[in-house]
Amino acid sequence: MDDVIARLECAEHLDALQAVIEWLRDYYAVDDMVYHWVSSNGEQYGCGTYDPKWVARYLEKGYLRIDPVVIGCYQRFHPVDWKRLDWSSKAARSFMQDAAEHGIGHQGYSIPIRGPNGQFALFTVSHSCDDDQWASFTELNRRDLILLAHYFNQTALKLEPGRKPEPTQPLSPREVETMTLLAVGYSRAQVAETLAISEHTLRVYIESARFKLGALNTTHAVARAMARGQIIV
Amino acid sequence: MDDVIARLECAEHLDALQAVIEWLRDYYAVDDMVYHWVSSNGEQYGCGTYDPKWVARYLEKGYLRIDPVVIGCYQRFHPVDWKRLDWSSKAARSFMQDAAEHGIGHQGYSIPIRGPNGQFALFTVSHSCDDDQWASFTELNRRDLILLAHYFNQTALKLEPGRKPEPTQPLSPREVETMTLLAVGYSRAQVAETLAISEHTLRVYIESARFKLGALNTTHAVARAMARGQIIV
DNA sequence: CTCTGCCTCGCCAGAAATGGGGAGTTGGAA
DNA sequence: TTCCAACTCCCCATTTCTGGCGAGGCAGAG
Repeated sequence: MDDVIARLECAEHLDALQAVIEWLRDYYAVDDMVYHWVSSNGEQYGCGTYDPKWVARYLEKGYLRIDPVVIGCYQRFHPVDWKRLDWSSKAARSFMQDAAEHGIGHQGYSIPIRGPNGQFALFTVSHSCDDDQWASFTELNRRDLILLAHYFNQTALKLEPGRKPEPTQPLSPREVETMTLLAVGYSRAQVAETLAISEHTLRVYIESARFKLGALNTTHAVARAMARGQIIV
Repeated sequence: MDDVIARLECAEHLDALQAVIEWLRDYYAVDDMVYHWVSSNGEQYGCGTYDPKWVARYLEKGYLRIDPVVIGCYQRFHPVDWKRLDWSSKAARSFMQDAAEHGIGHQGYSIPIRGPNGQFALFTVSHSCDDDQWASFTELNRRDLILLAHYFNQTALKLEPGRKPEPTQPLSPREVETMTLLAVGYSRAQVAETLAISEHTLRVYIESARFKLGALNTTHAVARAMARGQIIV
Protein backbone atom coordinates (compact mmCIF):
# COMPACT_ATOMS: atom_id res chain seq x y z
CA MET A 1 0.00 0.00 0.00
CA ASP A 2 2.63 2.51 1.04
CA ASP A 3 4.66 1.27 -1.84
CA VAL A 4 1.89 2.17 -4.26
CA ILE A 5 1.46 5.59 -2.75
CA ALA A 6 5.17 6.23 -3.08
CA ARG A 7 5.05 5.22 -6.71
CA LEU A 8 2.15 7.54 -7.35
CA GLU A 9 3.85 10.42 -5.63
CA CYS A 10 6.92 10.19 -7.78
CA ALA A 11 4.97 9.60 -10.98
CA GLU A 12 5.80 12.04 -13.71
CA HIS A 13 3.61 10.82 -16.47
CA LEU A 14 0.26 9.16 -16.91
CA ASP A 15 1.99 6.01 -18.11
CA ALA A 16 3.08 5.55 -14.53
CA LEU A 17 -0.58 5.32 -13.52
CA GLN A 18 -1.14 2.59 -16.03
CA ALA A 19 1.76 0.61 -14.62
CA VAL A 20 0.57 1.08 -11.06
CA ILE A 21 -2.96 0.02 -11.82
CA GLU A 22 -1.75 -3.13 -13.51
CA TRP A 23 0.38 -3.88 -10.52
CA LEU A 24 -2.63 -3.36 -8.28
CA ARG A 25 -4.78 -5.65 -10.36
CA ASP A 26 -2.25 -8.42 -9.83
CA TYR A 27 -1.80 -7.57 -6.19
CA TYR A 28 -5.50 -7.87 -5.45
CA ALA A 29 -5.82 -10.75 -7.86
CA VAL A 30 -8.91 -9.37 -9.52
CA ASP A 31 -9.91 -9.39 -13.15
CA ASP A 32 -9.87 -5.65 -13.73
CA MET A 33 -9.04 -2.36 -12.13
CA VAL A 34 -9.82 0.96 -13.75
CA TYR A 35 -9.42 4.66 -13.14
CA HIS A 36 -11.77 6.67 -15.30
CA TRP A 37 -11.77 10.44 -15.33
CA VAL A 38 -14.80 12.15 -16.82
CA SER A 39 -13.56 15.67 -17.09
CA SER A 40 -15.90 18.59 -16.78
CA ASN A 41 -15.56 19.43 -20.44
CA GLY A 42 -16.90 16.06 -21.49
CA GLU A 43 -13.57 14.57 -22.45
CA GLN A 44 -12.43 11.40 -20.82
CA TYR A 45 -9.22 9.93 -19.64
CA GLY A 46 -8.80 6.50 -18.28
CA CYS A 47 -6.26 3.91 -17.42
CA GLY A 48 -6.86 0.38 -16.43
CA THR A 49 -6.82 -3.22 -17.38
CA TYR A 50 -9.90 -3.53 -19.53
CA ASP A 51 -9.49 -5.05 -22.94
CA PRO A 52 -8.60 -2.21 -25.34
CA LYS A 53 -11.33 -3.49 -27.64
CA TRP A 54 -13.88 -2.81 -24.94
CA VAL A 55 -12.46 0.64 -24.26
CA ALA A 56 -12.68 1.49 -27.94
CA ARG A 57 -16.21 0.23 -28.13
CA TYR A 58 -17.15 2.16 -25.02
CA LEU A 59 -15.94 5.39 -26.56
CA GLU A 60 -17.33 4.67 -29.99
CA LYS A 61 -20.79 3.87 -28.65
CA GLY A 62 -20.83 6.85 -26.31
CA TYR A 63 -21.48 4.48 -23.43
CA LEU A 64 -20.37 7.21 -21.04
CA ARG A 65 -23.91 8.55 -21.05
CA ILE A 66 -25.51 5.14 -20.69
CA ASP A 67 -23.18 3.32 -18.31
CA PRO A 68 -25.18 2.89 -15.08
CA VAL A 69 -21.89 2.84 -13.18
CA VAL A 70 -21.04 6.36 -14.29
CA ILE A 71 -24.57 7.65 -13.90
CA GLY A 72 -25.09 5.99 -10.56
CA CYS A 73 -21.80 7.07 -9.09
CA TYR A 74 -22.28 10.59 -10.33
CA GLN A 75 -25.27 10.84 -8.07
CA ARG A 76 -23.69 9.17 -5.09
CA PHE A 77 -21.17 10.00 -2.50
CA HIS A 78 -20.16 6.63 -1.23
CA PRO A 79 -18.61 3.79 -3.15
CA VAL A 80 -21.16 1.46 -4.58
CA ASP A 81 -21.44 -2.14 -5.55
CA TRP A 82 -22.64 -2.58 -9.09
CA LYS A 83 -25.48 -4.76 -7.89
CA ARG A 84 -27.03 -1.76 -6.19
CA LEU A 85 -27.16 0.33 -9.34
CA ASP A 86 -30.13 0.75 -11.59
CA TRP A 87 -29.86 -1.70 -14.47
CA SER A 88 -33.52 -1.66 -15.37
CA SER A 89 -33.50 0.49 -18.47
CA LYS A 90 -33.21 -1.09 -21.85
CA ALA A 91 -30.08 0.85 -22.66
CA ALA A 92 -28.49 -0.33 -19.43
CA ARG A 93 -29.33 -3.94 -20.16
CA SER A 94 -27.91 -3.92 -23.64
CA PHE A 95 -24.85 -2.14 -22.30
CA MET A 96 -24.41 -4.79 -19.65
CA GLN A 97 -24.71 -7.56 -22.18
CA ASP A 98 -22.22 -5.89 -24.47
CA ALA A 99 -19.82 -5.52 -21.56
CA ALA A 100 -20.23 -9.16 -20.62
CA GLU A 101 -19.46 -10.18 -24.17
CA HIS A 102 -16.24 -8.23 -23.90
CA GLY A 103 -15.24 -10.15 -20.84
CA ILE A 104 -16.12 -7.63 -18.15
CA GLY A 105 -16.75 -9.32 -14.84
CA HIS A 106 -20.25 -9.16 -13.45
CA GLN A 107 -19.10 -8.10 -10.01
CA GLY A 108 -17.91 -4.57 -9.58
CA TYR A 109 -17.25 -1.94 -6.99
CA SER A 110 -16.85 1.69 -8.00
CA ILE A 111 -15.72 4.70 -6.03
CA PRO A 112 -16.82 8.15 -7.12
CA ILE A 113 -14.23 10.89 -6.78
CA ARG A 114 -14.80 14.59 -7.14
CA GLY A 115 -12.42 17.39 -7.76
CA PRO A 116 -12.27 21.08 -8.56
CA ASN A 117 -14.40 22.66 -11.24
CA GLY A 118 -16.81 19.78 -11.27
CA GLN A 119 -14.16 17.19 -11.98
CA PHE A 120 -15.50 13.70 -11.62
CA ALA A 121 -13.71 10.41 -11.75
CA LEU A 122 -14.32 6.78 -10.98
CA PHE A 123 -12.11 4.14 -9.51
CA THR A 124 -13.42 0.69 -10.24
CA VAL A 125 -12.50 -2.83 -9.39
CA SER A 126 -14.26 -5.64 -11.17
CA HIS A 127 -14.16 -9.39 -11.03
CA SER A 128 -16.00 -12.57 -11.83
CA CYS A 129 -16.97 -14.57 -8.80
CA ASP A 130 -20.01 -15.36 -6.69
CA ASP A 131 -21.76 -12.84 -4.53
CA ASP A 132 -20.40 -14.06 -1.21
CA GLN A 133 -16.80 -14.02 -2.30
CA TRP A 134 -17.29 -10.56 -3.73
CA ALA A 135 -18.95 -9.23 -0.62
CA SER A 136 -16.11 -10.38 1.58
CA PHE A 137 -13.53 -9.00 -0.82
CA THR A 138 -15.07 -5.54 -0.93
CA GLU A 139 -15.70 -5.54 2.79
CA LEU A 140 -12.09 -6.38 3.44
CA ASN A 141 -10.54 -3.90 1.01
CA ARG A 142 -12.99 -1.05 1.00
CA ARG A 143 -10.87 1.32 3.01
CA ASP A 144 -7.75 0.72 0.97
CA LEU A 145 -9.60 1.09 -2.28
CA ILE A 146 -11.04 4.40 -1.26
CA LEU A 147 -7.62 5.67 -0.32
CA LEU A 148 -6.16 4.40 -3.55
CA ALA A 149 -8.92 6.03 -5.53
CA HIS A 150 -8.16 9.39 -4.06
CA TYR A 151 -4.41 9.04 -4.45
CA PHE A 152 -4.93 8.09 -8.04
CA ASN A 153 -7.08 11.07 -8.65
CA GLN A 154 -4.71 13.48 -7.01
CA THR A 155 -1.89 12.14 -9.08
CA ALA A 156 -3.92 12.41 -12.25
CA LEU A 157 -4.86 15.98 -11.36
CA LYS A 158 -1.23 16.79 -10.74
CA LEU A 159 -0.09 15.28 -14.00
CA GLU A 160 -2.88 16.58 -16.19
CA PRO A 161 -3.37 20.16 -15.25
CA GLY A 162 -3.37 20.98 -18.94
CA ARG A 163 -6.78 19.45 -19.12
CA LYS A 164 -8.91 21.97 -17.31
CA PRO A 165 -7.12 25.25 -17.13
CA GLU A 166 -9.06 26.28 -20.19
CA PRO A 167 -8.19 29.90 -19.71
CA THR A 168 -10.99 30.61 -17.30
CA GLN A 169 -11.28 34.31 -17.62
CA PRO A 170 -12.92 35.52 -14.46
CA LEU A 171 -16.37 37.00 -14.70
CA SER A 172 -17.08 40.44 -13.36
CA PRO A 173 -19.42 40.70 -10.37
CA ARG A 174 -22.30 41.82 -12.53
CA GLU A 175 -21.69 39.00 -14.93
CA VAL A 176 -21.73 36.53 -12.08
CA GLU A 177 -25.01 37.90 -10.78
CA THR A 178 -26.47 37.76 -14.24
CA MET A 179 -25.41 34.17 -14.87
CA THR A 180 -26.60 33.11 -11.45
CA LEU A 181 -30.05 34.57 -11.89
CA LEU A 182 -30.35 33.10 -15.34
CA ALA A 183 -29.37 29.72 -13.93
CA VAL A 184 -32.23 29.83 -11.45
CA GLY A 185 -34.77 30.43 -14.15
CA TYR A 186 -35.17 34.18 -14.49
CA SER A 187 -35.89 35.59 -17.91
CA ARG A 188 -33.78 38.45 -19.16
CA ALA A 189 -36.50 40.91 -18.28
CA GLN A 190 -36.73 39.54 -14.75
CA VAL A 191 -33.00 39.61 -14.25
CA ALA A 192 -32.86 43.21 -15.43
CA GLU A 193 -35.61 44.12 -13.03
CA THR A 194 -33.94 42.27 -10.17
CA LEU A 195 -30.61 43.96 -10.76
CA ALA A 196 -32.40 47.26 -11.34
CA ILE A 197 -30.73 47.89 -14.66
CA SER A 198 -32.05 48.23 -18.17
CA GLU A 199 -32.58 45.12 -20.17
CA HIS A 200 -30.06 46.39 -22.62
CA THR A 201 -27.33 46.69 -20.03
CA LEU A 202 -28.13 43.20 -19.00
CA ARG A 203 -27.59 42.07 -22.53
CA VAL A 204 -24.14 43.55 -22.47
CA TYR A 205 -23.32 41.42 -19.44
CA ILE A 206 -24.69 38.29 -20.98
CA GLU A 207 -22.74 38.90 -24.14
CA SER A 208 -19.50 39.65 -22.38
CA ALA A 209 -19.95 36.64 -20.13
CA ARG A 210 -20.68 34.54 -23.17
CA PHE A 211 -17.53 35.82 -24.77
CA LYS A 212 -15.39 35.19 -21.71
CA LEU A 213 -16.77 31.72 -21.33
CA GLY A 214 -16.41 30.94 -24.99
CA ALA A 215 -20.09 30.08 -25.10
CA LEU A 216 -22.34 29.98 -28.11
CA ASN A 217 -25.53 31.12 -26.41
CA THR A 218 -26.94 31.96 -23.02
CA THR A 219 -27.74 28.42 -22.03
CA HIS A 220 -24.26 27.33 -22.95
CA ALA A 221 -22.75 30.19 -20.99
CA VAL A 222 -24.70 29.29 -17.87
CA ALA A 223 -23.75 25.65 -18.24
CA ARG A 224 -20.07 26.48 -18.58
CA ALA A 225 -20.12 28.94 -15.72
CA MET A 226 -21.63 26.22 -13.56
CA ALA A 227 -19.25 23.54 -14.74
CA ARG A 228 -16.29 25.79 -14.01
CA GLY A 229 -17.52 26.77 -10.60
CA GLN A 230 -17.80 30.40 -11.53
CA ILE A 231 -21.35 30.50 -10.35
CA ILE A 232 -22.80 28.52 -7.50
CA VAL A 233 -26.36 27.47 -7.97
CA MET B 1 -9.83 11.75 17.28
CA ASP B 2 -11.45 8.33 17.39
CA ASP B 3 -13.65 9.70 20.10
CA VAL B 4 -14.91 12.39 17.76
CA ILE B 5 -15.52 9.93 14.98
CA ALA B 6 -17.49 7.75 17.33
CA ARG B 7 -19.59 10.68 18.38
CA LEU B 8 -20.29 11.56 14.79
CA GLU B 9 -21.23 8.04 13.92
CA CYS B 10 -23.87 7.83 16.59
CA ALA B 11 -25.20 11.34 15.93
CA GLU B 12 -28.90 11.43 15.28
CA HIS B 13 -29.46 15.09 14.84
CA LEU B 14 -27.60 18.10 13.54
CA ASP B 15 -27.39 19.47 17.07
CA ALA B 16 -24.86 16.76 17.70
CA LEU B 17 -22.64 18.27 15.05
CA GLN B 18 -22.78 21.60 16.76
CA ALA B 19 -21.70 20.03 20.03
CA VAL B 20 -18.89 18.14 18.38
CA ILE B 21 -17.55 21.16 16.59
CA GLU B 22 -17.50 23.17 19.81
CA TRP B 23 -15.66 20.37 21.48
CA LEU B 24 -13.16 20.33 18.63
CA ARG B 25 -12.63 24.05 18.84
CA ASP B 26 -11.63 23.66 22.48
CA TYR B 27 -9.57 20.60 21.76
CA TYR B 28 -7.48 22.36 19.15
CA ALA B 29 -7.55 25.57 21.15
CA VAL B 30 -8.39 27.70 18.15
CA ASP B 31 -10.73 30.66 17.88
CA ASP B 32 -13.24 29.14 15.51
CA MET B 33 -14.18 25.99 13.73
CA VAL B 34 -16.93 25.82 11.15
CA TYR B 35 -18.68 23.35 8.90
CA HIS B 36 -20.53 25.09 6.10
CA TRP B 37 -22.63 23.26 3.59
CA VAL B 38 -23.57 25.07 0.42
CA SER B 39 -26.16 22.77 -0.99
CA SER B 40 -26.69 22.45 -4.67
CA ASN B 41 -29.99 24.22 -4.53
CA GLY B 42 -28.40 27.34 -3.11
CA GLU B 43 -29.54 26.80 0.44
CA GLN B 44 -27.01 26.68 3.19
CA TYR B 45 -26.50 24.83 6.38
CA GLY B 46 -23.75 25.44 8.81
CA CYS B 47 -22.63 24.75 12.28
CA GLY B 48 -19.70 26.21 14.05
CA THR B 49 -18.44 28.61 16.60
CA TYR B 50 -18.72 31.90 14.79
CA ASP B 51 -20.56 34.68 16.55
CA PRO B 52 -24.25 34.32 15.61
CA LYS B 53 -24.26 38.01 14.74
CA TRP B 54 -21.66 37.36 12.08
CA VAL B 55 -23.58 34.38 10.75
CA ALA B 56 -26.73 36.48 10.51
CA ARG B 57 -24.86 39.24 8.75
CA TYR B 58 -23.25 36.77 6.39
CA LEU B 59 -26.64 35.46 5.33
CA GLU B 60 -28.28 38.86 5.18
CA LYS B 61 -25.57 40.34 3.01
CA GLY B 62 -25.44 37.35 0.71
CA TYR B 63 -21.74 37.00 1.44
CA LEU B 64 -21.88 33.47 0.13
CA ARG B 65 -21.32 34.79 -3.35
CA ILE B 66 -18.55 37.16 -2.31
CA ASP B 67 -16.64 35.20 0.31
CA PRO B 68 -13.27 34.40 -1.27
CA VAL B 69 -13.04 31.34 0.93
CA VAL B 70 -16.15 29.83 -0.63
CA ILE B 71 -15.26 30.91 -4.15
CA GLY B 72 -11.66 29.85 -3.83
CA CYS B 73 -12.39 26.48 -2.32
CA TYR B 74 -15.08 25.81 -4.87
CA GLN B 75 -12.42 25.90 -7.53
CA ARG B 76 -9.86 23.89 -5.63
CA PHE B 77 -9.36 20.34 -4.67
CA HIS B 78 -6.93 20.60 -1.84
CA PRO B 79 -7.35 22.41 1.44
CA VAL B 80 -6.17 25.95 1.31
CA ASP B 81 -4.78 28.55 3.62
CA TRP B 82 -6.72 31.79 3.48
CA LYS B 83 -3.57 33.69 2.67
CA ARG B 84 -3.37 31.93 -0.65
CA LEU B 85 -6.83 33.02 -1.75
CA ASP B 86 -7.63 35.97 -3.95
CA TRP B 87 -8.53 38.96 -1.76
CA SER B 88 -7.84 41.56 -4.39
CA SER B 89 -11.35 42.49 -5.42
CA LYS B 90 -13.10 45.36 -3.72
CA ALA B 91 -15.95 43.16 -2.61
CA ALA B 92 -13.49 40.74 -1.04
CA ARG B 93 -11.71 43.52 0.84
CA SER B 94 -14.84 44.99 2.31
CA PHE B 95 -15.97 41.49 3.20
CA MET B 96 -12.69 40.83 4.96
CA GLN B 97 -12.94 44.04 6.89
CA ASP B 98 -16.50 43.31 7.91
CA ALA B 99 -15.43 39.86 9.07
CA ALA B 100 -12.56 41.29 11.06
CA GLU B 101 -14.92 43.70 12.75
CA HIS B 102 -17.01 40.72 13.80
CA GLY B 103 -14.03 39.10 15.42
CA ILE B 104 -13.10 36.58 12.78
CA GLY B 105 -9.47 35.61 13.01
CA HIS B 106 -7.22 36.59 10.16
CA GLN B 107 -5.68 33.16 9.89
CA GLY B 108 -7.74 30.43 8.35
CA TYR B 109 -7.53 27.04 6.74
CA SER B 110 -10.43 25.66 4.76
CA ILE B 111 -11.07 22.23 3.34
CA PRO B 112 -13.38 21.84 0.36
CA ILE B 113 -15.61 18.79 0.41
CA ARG B 114 -17.72 17.52 -2.42
CA GLY B 115 -20.64 15.18 -2.48
CA PRO B 116 -23.34 13.79 -4.72
CA ASN B 117 -25.41 15.98 -6.97
CA GLY B 118 -22.90 18.77 -6.84
CA GLN B 119 -23.00 19.04 -3.09
CA PHE B 120 -20.29 21.29 -1.78
CA ALA B 121 -19.23 22.00 1.75
CA LEU B 122 -16.41 23.65 3.62
CA PHE B 123 -14.68 22.75 6.81
CA THR B 124 -12.81 25.69 8.23
CA VAL B 125 -10.57 26.37 11.16
CA SER B 126 -9.70 29.93 11.94
CA HIS B 127 -7.56 31.67 14.50
CA SER B 128 -5.70 34.84 15.38
CA CYS B 129 -1.96 34.41 15.62
CA ASP B 130 1.16 35.13 13.62
CA ASP B 131 2.02 33.43 10.38
CA ASP B 132 4.67 31.09 11.79
CA GLN B 133 2.48 29.74 14.53
CA TRP B 134 -0.31 29.23 12.07
CA ALA B 135 1.90 27.48 9.56
CA SER B 136 3.11 25.00 12.12
CA PHE B 137 -0.41 24.43 13.42
CA THR B 138 -1.83 23.64 10.00
CA GLU B 139 1.17 21.57 9.05
CA LEU B 140 0.77 19.51 12.18
CA ASN B 141 -2.99 18.98 11.99
CA ARG B 142 -3.67 18.97 8.28
CA ARG B 143 -4.29 15.25 8.02
CA ASP B 144 -6.62 15.13 10.97
CA LEU B 145 -8.55 18.13 9.77
CA ILE B 146 -9.09 16.61 6.37
CA LEU B 147 -10.36 13.43 7.93
CA LEU B 148 -12.62 15.35 10.26
CA ALA B 149 -13.96 17.41 7.39
CA HIS B 150 -15.03 14.31 5.53
CA TYR B 151 -16.51 12.63 8.56
CA PHE B 152 -18.46 15.77 9.28
CA ASN B 153 -19.77 15.89 5.80
CA GLN B 154 -20.76 12.27 5.72
CA THR B 155 -22.61 12.70 8.96
CA ALA B 156 -24.38 15.77 7.69
CA LEU B 157 -25.33 13.94 4.51
CA LYS B 158 -26.68 11.07 6.55
CA LEU B 159 -28.69 13.33 8.81
CA GLU B 160 -30.00 15.66 6.17
CA PRO B 161 -31.07 13.50 3.30
CA GLY B 162 -34.29 15.48 3.17
CA ARG B 163 -32.34 18.35 1.73
CA LYS B 164 -31.63 17.17 -1.76
CA PRO B 165 -34.01 14.42 -2.70
CA GLU B 166 -36.15 17.02 -4.37
CA PRO B 167 -38.21 14.41 -6.15
CA THR B 168 -35.83 14.01 -9.03
CA GLN B 169 -38.05 12.56 -11.65
CA PRO B 170 -35.74 10.73 -14.03
CA LEU B 171 -35.40 12.06 -17.53
CA SER B 172 -36.03 9.81 -20.48
CA PRO B 173 -33.04 8.98 -22.70
CA ARG B 174 -34.12 11.44 -25.34
CA GLU B 175 -34.59 14.13 -22.76
CA VAL B 176 -31.11 13.51 -21.42
CA GLU B 177 -29.64 13.75 -24.90
CA THR B 178 -31.54 16.92 -25.52
CA MET B 179 -30.44 18.58 -22.30
CA THR B 180 -26.86 17.51 -22.83
CA LEU B 181 -26.63 18.91 -26.31
CA LEU B 182 -28.25 22.15 -25.21
CA ALA B 183 -25.74 22.39 -22.39
CA VAL B 184 -22.86 22.24 -24.81
CA GLY B 185 -24.17 25.11 -26.84
CA TYR B 186 -26.30 23.62 -29.59
CA SER B 187 -29.33 25.57 -30.71
CA ARG B 188 -32.66 23.80 -30.94
CA ALA B 189 -32.26 23.44 -34.67
CA GLN B 190 -28.83 21.91 -34.28
CA VAL B 191 -29.98 19.53 -31.59
CA ALA B 192 -32.87 18.41 -33.75
CA GLU B 193 -30.53 17.81 -36.64
CA THR B 194 -28.05 15.95 -34.45
CA LEU B 195 -30.73 13.69 -33.05
CA ALA B 196 -32.28 13.36 -36.50
CA ILE B 197 -35.72 14.36 -35.37
CA SER B 198 -37.98 17.26 -36.23
CA GLU B 199 -37.53 20.46 -34.35
CA HIS B 200 -41.03 20.12 -33.08
CA THR B 201 -40.38 16.76 -31.54
CA LEU B 202 -37.39 18.26 -29.90
CA ARG B 203 -39.61 20.89 -28.37
CA VAL B 204 -41.71 18.20 -26.85
CA TYR B 205 -38.64 16.81 -25.11
CA ILE B 206 -37.50 20.16 -23.89
CA GLU B 207 -40.93 20.89 -22.53
CA SER B 208 -41.30 17.57 -20.81
CA ALA B 209 -37.82 17.83 -19.37
CA ARG B 210 -38.63 21.31 -18.16
CA PHE B 211 -41.74 20.00 -16.54
CA LYS B 212 -39.95 17.11 -14.86
CA LEU B 213 -37.22 19.38 -13.62
CA GLY B 214 -39.65 22.01 -12.44
CA ALA B 215 -37.82 24.53 -14.59
CA LEU B 216 -39.13 27.82 -15.90
CA ASN B 217 -37.23 27.86 -19.16
CA THR B 218 -34.63 25.93 -21.12
CA THR B 219 -31.64 27.52 -19.45
CA HIS B 220 -33.09 26.78 -16.06
CA ALA B 221 -33.79 23.21 -17.05
CA VAL B 222 -30.24 22.65 -18.21
CA ALA B 223 -28.87 24.22 -15.04
CA ARG B 224 -31.02 22.00 -12.84
CA ALA B 225 -30.24 18.88 -14.83
CA MET B 226 -26.56 19.67 -14.37
CA ALA B 227 -26.87 20.48 -10.70
CA ARG B 228 -28.72 17.22 -10.10
CA GLY B 229 -26.25 15.15 -12.02
CA GLN B 230 -28.84 14.08 -14.55
CA ILE B 231 -26.65 15.22 -17.36
CA ILE B 232 -22.88 15.15 -17.41
CA VAL B 233 -21.25 17.96 -19.29
C1' DC C 1 -2.70 61.24 -18.33
C1' DT C 2 -4.06 57.76 -21.23
C1' DC C 3 -5.87 53.34 -21.65
C1' DT C 4 -8.47 49.64 -20.33
C1' DG C 5 -12.19 47.31 -17.90
C1' DC C 6 -16.53 47.79 -15.92
C1' DC C 7 -21.06 49.75 -15.62
C1' DT C 8 -24.77 52.15 -17.72
C1' DC C 9 -28.24 53.48 -21.50
C1' DG C 10 -30.94 53.58 -26.44
C1' DC C 11 -32.96 51.78 -31.11
C1' DC C 12 -33.88 48.38 -34.75
C1' DA C 13 -34.50 44.07 -37.37
C1' DG C 14 -34.03 39.37 -37.87
C1' DA C 15 -33.54 34.85 -35.63
C1' DA C 16 -34.89 31.79 -32.19
C1' DA C 17 -37.72 30.13 -28.59
C1' DT C 18 -42.24 29.50 -26.43
C1' DG C 19 -47.24 28.38 -25.84
C1' DG C 20 -51.25 26.20 -27.39
C1' DG C 21 -53.72 23.35 -30.33
C1' DG C 22 -53.99 18.23 -32.45
C1' DA C 23 -52.44 13.28 -33.87
C1' DG C 24 -50.16 8.91 -34.71
C1' DT C 25 -46.87 4.79 -33.52
C1' DT C 26 -44.60 1.50 -30.47
C1' DG C 27 -43.49 -1.38 -26.62
C1' DG C 28 -43.83 -2.60 -22.08
C1' DA C 29 -46.76 -2.84 -17.73
C1' DA C 30 -51.07 -3.98 -15.53
C1' DT D 1 -56.34 -6.42 -23.85
C1' DT D 2 -56.01 -2.04 -22.23
C1' DC D 3 -53.34 1.67 -20.67
C1' DC D 4 -49.50 4.55 -20.26
C1' DA D 5 -44.99 6.44 -21.23
C1' DA D 6 -41.98 7.44 -24.71
C1' DC D 7 -41.28 8.84 -29.31
C1' DT D 8 -42.59 10.99 -33.54
C1' DC D 9 -44.79 14.82 -36.54
C1' DC D 10 -47.41 19.49 -38.16
C1' DC D 11 -49.43 24.59 -37.92
C1' DC D 12 -49.94 29.29 -35.95
C1' DA D 13 -49.15 33.38 -33.16
C1' DT D 14 -46.54 35.68 -29.72
C1' DT D 15 -42.73 36.55 -26.94
C1' DT D 16 -37.99 36.52 -26.21
C1' DC D 17 -33.36 36.53 -27.60
C1' DT D 18 -29.52 37.94 -30.48
C1' DG D 19 -26.57 40.88 -33.35
C1' DG D 20 -25.12 45.20 -34.80
C1' DC D 21 -25.14 50.22 -34.46
C1' DG D 22 -23.71 54.08 -31.06
C1' DA D 23 -22.86 56.66 -26.41
C1' DG D 24 -21.13 58.34 -21.76
C1' DG D 25 -19.14 58.01 -16.86
C1' DC D 26 -15.92 56.21 -13.54
C1' DA D 27 -12.05 53.83 -11.40
C1' DG D 28 -7.68 51.78 -11.45
C1' DA D 29 -3.14 50.45 -13.93
C1' DG D 30 0.69 51.80 -16.33
